[in-house]
Amino acid sequence: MTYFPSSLPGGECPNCGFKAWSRSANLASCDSERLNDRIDHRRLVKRNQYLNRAGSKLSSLYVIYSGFLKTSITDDGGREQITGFSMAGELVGLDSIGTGKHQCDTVAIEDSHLCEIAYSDFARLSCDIPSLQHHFHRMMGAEIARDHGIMLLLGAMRAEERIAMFLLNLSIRFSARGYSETQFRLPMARQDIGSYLGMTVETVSRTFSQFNNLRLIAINGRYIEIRDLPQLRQLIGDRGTRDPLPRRAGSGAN
Amino acid sequence: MTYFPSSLPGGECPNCGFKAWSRSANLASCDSERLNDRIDHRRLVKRNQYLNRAGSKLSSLYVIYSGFLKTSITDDGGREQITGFSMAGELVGLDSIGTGKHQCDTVAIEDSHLCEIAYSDFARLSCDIPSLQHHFHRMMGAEIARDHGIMLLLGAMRAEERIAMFLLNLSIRFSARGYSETQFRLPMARQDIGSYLGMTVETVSRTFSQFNNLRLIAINGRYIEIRDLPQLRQLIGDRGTRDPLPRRAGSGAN
DNA sequence: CGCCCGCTTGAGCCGCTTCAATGCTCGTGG
DNA sequence: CCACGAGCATTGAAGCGGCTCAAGCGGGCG
Repeated sequence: MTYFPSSLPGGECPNCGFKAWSRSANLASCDSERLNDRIDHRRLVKRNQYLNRAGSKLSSLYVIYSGFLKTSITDDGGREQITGFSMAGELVGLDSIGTGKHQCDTVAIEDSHLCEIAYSDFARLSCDIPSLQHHFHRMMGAEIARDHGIMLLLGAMRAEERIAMFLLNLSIRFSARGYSETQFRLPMARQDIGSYLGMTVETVSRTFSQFNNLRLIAINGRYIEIRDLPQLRQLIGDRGTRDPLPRRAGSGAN
Repeated sequence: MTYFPSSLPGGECPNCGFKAWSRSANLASCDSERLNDRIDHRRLVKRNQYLNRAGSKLSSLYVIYSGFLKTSITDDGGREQITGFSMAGELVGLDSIGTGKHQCDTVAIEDSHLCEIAYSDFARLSCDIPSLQHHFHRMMGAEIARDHGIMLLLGAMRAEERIAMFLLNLSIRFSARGYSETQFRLPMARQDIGSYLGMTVETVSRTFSQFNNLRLIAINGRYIEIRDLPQLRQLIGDRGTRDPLPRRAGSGAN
């Protein structure tokens, strides 16, 4: 598979994140230019570096040009829950719109290039440009819908189903970006996958091994090949064959 | 405790949901009037009646004037996850903004009065009235932040902590509406609580009983009194006393 | 009044966590 | 160039928390 270029050219990126993003918003070209003028195309975040910290003030929105980020919340007791992984083309920072303060930590899990726009500029523009505003609403709505899906996963699925969903979700997103839908690299640590899916590292690892033995996948460290996409899909919600009752809730010990 | 009036007066509600809602948006009174003109103040939904069905087209947004609703998603396999309970003053229908189609079923768990505004009207108005738009964004952002909190609950908390969070959350919301923060009625079935919190009815019931025996609460059917608010708060994230390690992930069997 | 449904409680089991040990990869320095 | 250590991943063994199955109870509604 191919990778994004590791560095950006001088003044402007050839395929700026916001540009691509605003293409899908169907902006008129003059509006697209106005948006483009306000964007800083060169923000670089290195691996393990924080983009946003929980509690800090919302200042900018970002579209990822290349790389991978994780977003997490931590409660008073120190428990961490990863709420999502973001990849190229995706918008980061929406959780802070409500309060004006970031609710989440956002950290790069690989060196990442971002396109940045000041939230104040964005808000002003979106007042002027209805289709931009509409697209923005779509993004917010999509985030809500996505979160609901994860709530279903966390509240009602067993370990194998969670892993299957996780892999299929990545497959779809890679595929949508022109990469292979069956072979890719998992950029995040097992620990992070576990936090995201509400299970321990060990269970993540064991489930991967199990899928590997069943020839559903071939996994080698962070490189993975999905060998039986249909079966993997069937595994979700296919609780009829192995278990006649719809499953609910948690899991084993805690 | 007091209850909302069970019927609405003729043409307009004295304390319309949207009116209260727009008050917190700091609208100019003329703008508030423009909003008010577009609102149907008389929508009634009876217990167990659907307000929205997953897959149906988004047509209106609602602010609850009185009553209680639940919102849930169901996957292909028939698994249901309740994603939230909504009470007076809260906005319903945000999950559909992204796609224009409802992702969730919304059902009244008691007879409820709603104030309705056509989404198209709302969208038009919010273009004209920046503070309305801003408030709308705040609501969307708040929903995202709320969902992240539930993801933390579902992904990283044990049964007792989930129940404690659930009760404290209700306590805060009732309190914010002028009701007692320690005595209230749970309008939803145990089953629904279980679905929302990612656990079975039995575990919900057992945890209530356990809290009851510990004198943390006094529970009788759907009537509950919180007898030790501070202790209940401590129970969350106070995993240091009884368990030296930060807990992660699922739970018992599945 | 009687039925149905929602809630509670008990007993046993299972899946996931916990604890522990080993292997692997990569970056660092001798 | 290789030795070494740190962090990540895998695997095994044992325990426990919440699920499953089952039975009993109470209250609301027809």
